[in-house]
Amino acid sequence: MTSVPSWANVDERRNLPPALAVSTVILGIRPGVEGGPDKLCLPLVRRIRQPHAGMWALPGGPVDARESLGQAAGRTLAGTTGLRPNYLEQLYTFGDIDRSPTHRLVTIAYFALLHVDQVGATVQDPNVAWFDIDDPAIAQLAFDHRKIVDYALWRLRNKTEYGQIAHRLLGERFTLAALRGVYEAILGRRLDPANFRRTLNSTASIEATDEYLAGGKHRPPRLYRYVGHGPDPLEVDPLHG
Amino acid sequence: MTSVPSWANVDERRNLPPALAVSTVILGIRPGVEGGPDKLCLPLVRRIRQPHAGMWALPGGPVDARESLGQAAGRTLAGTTGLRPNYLEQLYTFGDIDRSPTHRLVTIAYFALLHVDQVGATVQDPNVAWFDIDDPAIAQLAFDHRKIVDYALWRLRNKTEYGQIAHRLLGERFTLAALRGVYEAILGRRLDPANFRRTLNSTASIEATDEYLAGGKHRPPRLYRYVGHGPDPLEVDPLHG
DNA sequence: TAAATAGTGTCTCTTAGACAATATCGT
DNA sequence: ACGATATTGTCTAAGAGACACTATTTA
Repeated sequence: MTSVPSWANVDERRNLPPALAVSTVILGIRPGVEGGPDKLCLPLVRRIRQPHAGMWALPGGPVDARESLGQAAGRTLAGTTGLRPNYLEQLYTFGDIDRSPTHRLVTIAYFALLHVDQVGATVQDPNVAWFDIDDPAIAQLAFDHRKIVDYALWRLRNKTEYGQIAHRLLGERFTLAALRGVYEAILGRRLDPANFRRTLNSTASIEATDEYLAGGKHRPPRLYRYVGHGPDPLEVDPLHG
Repeated sequence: MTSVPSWANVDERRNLPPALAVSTVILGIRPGVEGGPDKLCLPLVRRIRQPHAGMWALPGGPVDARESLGQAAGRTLAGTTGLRPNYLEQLYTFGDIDRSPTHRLVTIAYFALLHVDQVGATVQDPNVAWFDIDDPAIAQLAFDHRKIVDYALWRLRNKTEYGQIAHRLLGERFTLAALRGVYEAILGRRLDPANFRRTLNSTASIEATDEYLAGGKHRPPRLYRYVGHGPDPLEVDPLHG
């Protein structure tokens, strides 16, 4: 290795075909402390190579010739973080010429959601860490990854009205209060418990169970379950259709 | 050239990195005949090379190393059809392993809208033609392009509620009846003229002008103009942001 | 029984849609 | 005047949100 890496030669770089990679924004929900609101959070990996060595970045990697794009996203995020999301959706493809200082890089961004019980359960590695979505430490990320994160959040907020998203951040069974907490974390504002309940009851994709959650300090809430519809075409892959 | 092309060798193919291309679904509106409803239509190009030679396909081509993805979409659609859309938006990236029978092909699909006066005005070329969206002749297209068209239509239908789309299919000034025709063509159903008018008047992105459209057989309708908001983040590129 | 959350009832306001009625052009 | 479309008015039903109220548990 020389002190001037070969990729610094712009002329050479321009003759290479674009490299193809995937990156994934993995979002989970973290219960609020002391009655505070729940928080959206995500795992990031620290880059150990140039460019942007030392900076936090989205998990990802190159697309192998024998795997689909969604498989590449799932493989690379599992390889770096050890996580197994239950939801994966293609977000957008970023291909501006100068988004990497070293080479022409086209990145297909994905968007994953994790159940609460997986949040924080990443591999033991100092180069993998969780951040709250509003943590100032991640105001800057490698490449244009901050833009990708912001776009994922925008998509998440604009999709909640369709339902089908918030419960992917919870487990199989959940209380309406927990579900409301998820919506509040996503939308960033308080929701009226009464109206929230009525709205979801009319949704028909949420179903009451016979069970109640005991152990709280107060009246035990009923547990609900999600019964899904089909997803929107192409919006969900490859775990679904 | 041999009778067995080199790309038929699967082992060889698997060692190649994915090829990167763009394809664009270009949609326009065609006035209905005899008082019938307006129709959505699109230009297609006939493939002159393998694979799928002779089949109709979306305009597109490979991504050059020195252009952005949106620029590649604009360049390739202009090169094949001669059209200049006023709206271009990234749709989705298709990368299934077997979507091309000959090689691993990753295609970033774009979605463009044309003003009415450009509909039908393509280059003189027997390998370029316009089709109504419900024309049975395009039930089958090359590659997975039919799936891409269907996805573009789905996006268009689910976006009309945001406004800002239908008038990109018309010119600068338009009557409310023309705009209603566009919505009816997209949604595939009749809309009440009175309610449509009221809804748009409250939208504030549609503004009445002082002009009226003369020359009709009946009472001349007022002309309106679109006054845009900012687009949603990343949903619009590269002509905008 | 007090505190806290679960859950219900009711009211208002906005909006989508059905549909009647009026306005204004060309012929 | 007539036909056709433009434009306005009115009514109803459904949904979102504010908010008072009741229910049921633990401490």
